[in-house]
Amino acid sequence: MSELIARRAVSTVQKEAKRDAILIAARALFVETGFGDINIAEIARRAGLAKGTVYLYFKTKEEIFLNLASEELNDWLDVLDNALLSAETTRSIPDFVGMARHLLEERPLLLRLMPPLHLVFENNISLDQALRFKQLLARRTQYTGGLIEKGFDFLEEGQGLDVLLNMQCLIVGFGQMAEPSPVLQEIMERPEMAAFRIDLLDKFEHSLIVYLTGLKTINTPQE
Amino acid sequence: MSELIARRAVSTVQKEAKRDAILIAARALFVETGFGDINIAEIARRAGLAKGTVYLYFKTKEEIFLNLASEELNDWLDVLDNALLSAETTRSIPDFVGMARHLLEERPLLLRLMPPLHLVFENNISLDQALRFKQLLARRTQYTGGLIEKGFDFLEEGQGLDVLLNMQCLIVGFGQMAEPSPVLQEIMERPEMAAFRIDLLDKFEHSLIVYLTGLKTINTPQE
Amino acid sequence: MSELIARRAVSTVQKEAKRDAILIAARALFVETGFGDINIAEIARRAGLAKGTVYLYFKTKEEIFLNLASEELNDWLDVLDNALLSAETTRSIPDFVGMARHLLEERPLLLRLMPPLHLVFENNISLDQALRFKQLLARRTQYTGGLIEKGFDFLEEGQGLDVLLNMQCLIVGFGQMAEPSPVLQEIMERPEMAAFRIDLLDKFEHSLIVYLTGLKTINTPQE
Amino acid sequence: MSELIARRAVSTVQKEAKRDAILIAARALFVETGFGDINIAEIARRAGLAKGTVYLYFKTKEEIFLNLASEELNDWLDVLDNALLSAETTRSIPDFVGMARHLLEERPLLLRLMPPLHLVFENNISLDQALRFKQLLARRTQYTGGLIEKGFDFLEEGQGLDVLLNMQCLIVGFGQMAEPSPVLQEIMERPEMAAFRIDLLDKFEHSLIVYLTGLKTINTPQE
DNA sequence: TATGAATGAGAGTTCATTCAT
DNA sequence: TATGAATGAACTCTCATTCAT
Repeated sequence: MSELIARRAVSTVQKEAKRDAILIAARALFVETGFGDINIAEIARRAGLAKGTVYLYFKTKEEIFLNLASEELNDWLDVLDNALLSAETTRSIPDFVGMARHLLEERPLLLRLMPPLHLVFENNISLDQALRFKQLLARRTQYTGGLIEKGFDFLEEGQGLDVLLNMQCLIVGFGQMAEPSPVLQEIMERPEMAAFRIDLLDKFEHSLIVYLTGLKTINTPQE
Repeated sequence: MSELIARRAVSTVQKEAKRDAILIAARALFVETGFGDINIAEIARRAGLAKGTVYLYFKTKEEIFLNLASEELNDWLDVLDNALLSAETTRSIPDFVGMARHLLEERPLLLRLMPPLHLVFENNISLDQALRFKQLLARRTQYTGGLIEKGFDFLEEGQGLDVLLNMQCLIVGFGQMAEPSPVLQEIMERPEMAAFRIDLLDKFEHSLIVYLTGLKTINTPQE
Repeated sequence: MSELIARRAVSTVQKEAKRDAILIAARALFVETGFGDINIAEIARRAGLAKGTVYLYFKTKEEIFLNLASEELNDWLDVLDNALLSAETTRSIPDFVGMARHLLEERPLLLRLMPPLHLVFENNISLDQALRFKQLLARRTQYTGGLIEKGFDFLEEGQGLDVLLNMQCLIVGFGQMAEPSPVLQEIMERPEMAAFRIDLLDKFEHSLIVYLTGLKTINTPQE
Repeated sequence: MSELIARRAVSTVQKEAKRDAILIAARALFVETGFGDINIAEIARRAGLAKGTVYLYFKTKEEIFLNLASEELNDWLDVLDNALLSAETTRSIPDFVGMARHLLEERPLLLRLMPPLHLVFENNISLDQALRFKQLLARRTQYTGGLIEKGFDFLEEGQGLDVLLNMQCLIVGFGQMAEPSPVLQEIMERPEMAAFRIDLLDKFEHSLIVYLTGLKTINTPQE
């Protein structure tokens, strides 16, 4: 009989199951609180494993969240690629941005995992994991950047990638401002802070439209 | 005449001097390593003080670095304001961006303190400190945003602030990508990663030009 | 114009006033909480003095409370002496014990200061203070013991002092059991603990009667 | 055969052994110095463990010593119970007191642990530990009190427990007077202090005899 | 593989006491 | 004398990580 999670993961399938259980537990905890408030013991408990077992699958706490972020990023790039591929003709800027916004809107976890990605998760990980993550991401980013480039006739060589990196920058940069720490939360409620209360998706949408419009203007020769 | 740091800081001036001594020690350590590798005991040793003394001036490690970042930010806004005020006429986009780039170029510490500012330093600080920091920053940002707005005739109401926030977003977002962790450093040296080696200032300059150009295009009615 | 407490205590009178202010502050705080929860800064604040000033009058925190206990003890011995002296004839055991109980009942602070006296306050004090305290107490105890001895015709040489020491033992021993720590307080409320809820004064009264009766029995020859 | 303490205490037995190792270390240190001079780091070092490991077994320093005192108390009550049970007939007061004295004489540590028990050890412990300790002690005290009651025909209902509590009071009360702090030690050597040099066991024995004699007298109706 | 006991570093904190002013 | 800044030694507590079993 197949059981949900085997006590000893002999086969690759069983190993994957445990690995997933850890990621699922970490994800659930991250949704509830944040990286800093999560400890490995809790992840292990949630995953139905011992603390030490977690370390058989992930070398550090950061690696767990790097993988989580990686999953989310890949998933996002998947749907982004599909959307870009399915569009037969050249897109309009608002269409593209609206689509990108929509895909992010559906992935609140990605939005929360991106800001700490470089600053926190990419510290304290093994070379192995770092390499795997970075190379995969590089390949995908390059590919998706290419698709974006094809989607807009005003984009020049390499600018598709620029656009994608800019999108990441917006998510990371405005994401941090949009999610204040507990102490700041109440400060941000004050009326004088109204102008600094940032809605990440609005900012993302607006800034991306402006950025793409700027690129179009610069690249389009005026006679 | 300035005097050496008093053994006992009795006057307000002397207390400020001691406070500064702590910040200077923290700054020096931050230049050498990074936030994560620094502990309060080490800062105290550097500043020639006991750990408990540091605690009289700052409640947490984060508060120290928040104040450091605040100093750098204020200093940057100072020179930015001056530059904006001294320009008699409307600026060109490249002039403004070049100036902004130059002012950042002179402040490498600011560039390293900005990315962790919201994510790290703003956690674990007292409400008091958070309030002081945020309110000052809000006021200054609003003011500087106003100056930017006046500098460009194509900017509409409130867009000066948008520009400034966008600048911050670029510093934070690209700053994180530009400064890889030790493990990633060698990975980023590989040839296949060339496209992802980010020079913060180049990115900042280019993106800001594009963004401002976009704003100008959008705001300028075509007859 | 005479002021309440002079800023600089030049005369002996002024010094005494400051000393008293410290003791009064310590007493008030002790009534509210307990030795462990009191810190010198708080005593100083209450007394309207700086922390360092407190140390001009008392070498350690324990010395303050030793003096407080000493005051209370001396006061108690004063009234005890008076009561013993005013009784013209030999007392009955219940009369004496009732009187002693009554005098304690009026001095709740003494009852709370006695248990920690030897264990806590007599540590960490200067030889000077220790000597002064012990010698005074020895003299007084010897004297009061003598008065007790005269009050009961069945007491033999030296047994008046024994009785007095026994009274102290009862206050200290049962006093500790009668005043449980915060954690224990709720435990002691449980029904199964009823037999162990100690009323110090009842215990004192009963045990002292039994003890004196025992002495009388032993000392009285049966023909 | 008994085995050495395991590097890793996996079984319950091994855990008990490690727990004991900590208590043994604490006991040794207590014999050498006193509660105040002992810190958890030192106990850990003595037990050959890391500080954190001690923390796995005991939450606070007070808990360690509460358990030490509990062990000693239980051990004493064990032998007391046995002695009371083995006596076929009603005891004489001097026999009982002599026996009790003897059992205390063999337990110098108990005599030193009792005075700070309520005042010091019962602070800063978890509710859990407090409950366990108090309930066990209550049960045992009630039981031993009952045995004492049966041992003397003159004791009335509930007075066995009174006797036992009185014994504890004597140990605590005179114990504190018998063990002066270092500063007081030399003071107590002075000739004028001779009358106040207390030998705990002598005091215990004498007072207990007097107390029991008193109870007997009071309870025995004179025709 | 899996476990969870053990580690150990360090953060935060408190506070009695000292001492420069 | 009076002040309160500075000290520095603890202590509690947490937790990622290691490693014996």
